[in-house]
Amino acid sequence: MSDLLERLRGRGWRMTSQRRVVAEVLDGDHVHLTADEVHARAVERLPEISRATVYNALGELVSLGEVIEVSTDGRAKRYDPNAHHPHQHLVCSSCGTVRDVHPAGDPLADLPATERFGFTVAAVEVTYRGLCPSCARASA
Amino acid sequence: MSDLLERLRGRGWRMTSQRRVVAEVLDGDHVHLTADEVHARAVERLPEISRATVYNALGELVSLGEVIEVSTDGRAKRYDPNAHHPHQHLVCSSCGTVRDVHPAGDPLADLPATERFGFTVAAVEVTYRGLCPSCARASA
DNA sequence: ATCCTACAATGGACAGAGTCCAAGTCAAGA
DNA sequence: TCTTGACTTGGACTCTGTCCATTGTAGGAT
Repeated sequence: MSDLLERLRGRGWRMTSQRRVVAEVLDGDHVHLTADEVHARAVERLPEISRATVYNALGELVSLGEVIEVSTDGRAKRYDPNAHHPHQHLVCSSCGTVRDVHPAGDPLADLPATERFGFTVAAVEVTYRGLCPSCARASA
Repeated sequence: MSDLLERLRGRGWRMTSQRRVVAEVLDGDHVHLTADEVHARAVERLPEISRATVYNALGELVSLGEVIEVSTDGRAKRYDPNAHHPHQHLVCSSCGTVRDVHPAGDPLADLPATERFGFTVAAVEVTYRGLCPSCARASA
């Protein structure tokens, strides 16, 4: 799915070596990295890339709708490159691993107008929490 | 609903003036305060209470299951004293206000076993996002 | 191919939220 | 009242993330 770079360029995103590396890191293993993890992987390819640049690039990708920001806990935000396929998240309460999941049903439809208090409801996020297999084994 | 203090004492929670004040702040207006907001209100009643003590007390109340920790965004966690009535949250994307809501349906049941990847799923959080009436008016 | 310039990268200082710890204080049982 | 283990304090520290002045460069214009 490496037309990400094409899409970005087509949208007038000025392509620099730093931005390319950040986009490639996200486009790689389909995991949910924190900003510092993205930075660490970017540094492997472009040793002098700065933290600020990674934060900037991530913020832009989020604004462009190419990446979703996920705050699963009070700790670091994670970046989910799977923005074009609606999905929810399953988070390990112990190690913080995140997996994409596809529940049945439409939670938006489950919120009746009487429970909306005049809000303009735009989106819904569902986060399932539990223990991943390896943490469950470790705590047994 | 001020049997909160009774419940805590009955569970062997050593009652100090600081803990009492924190519990009373949460037991007051039924809003979703950040730790620093709790601290600010606690200081009004007990001027020398420290931030660390408020954090400790909040953490203990969460462990005891009396209060729920809500991380709605990457900012400060909020503390929800309505732990004994299952509910979900409706968050204003602009000002961060949180309201409790009660959607129909059971999202836990919507996650088929094939989408659980061996996790022991224990809980589900649903966060509706949108604009509250006053922010919607301001941005119009 | 070279020049220009607006946009991007840098890195260090700064800020917000939260944790840690050694020393002092106190609730509550004996 | 005494004792003691649990609690509180406040300041230093960590972790995430943001800001900004300076330096560098992508990519259109010539």
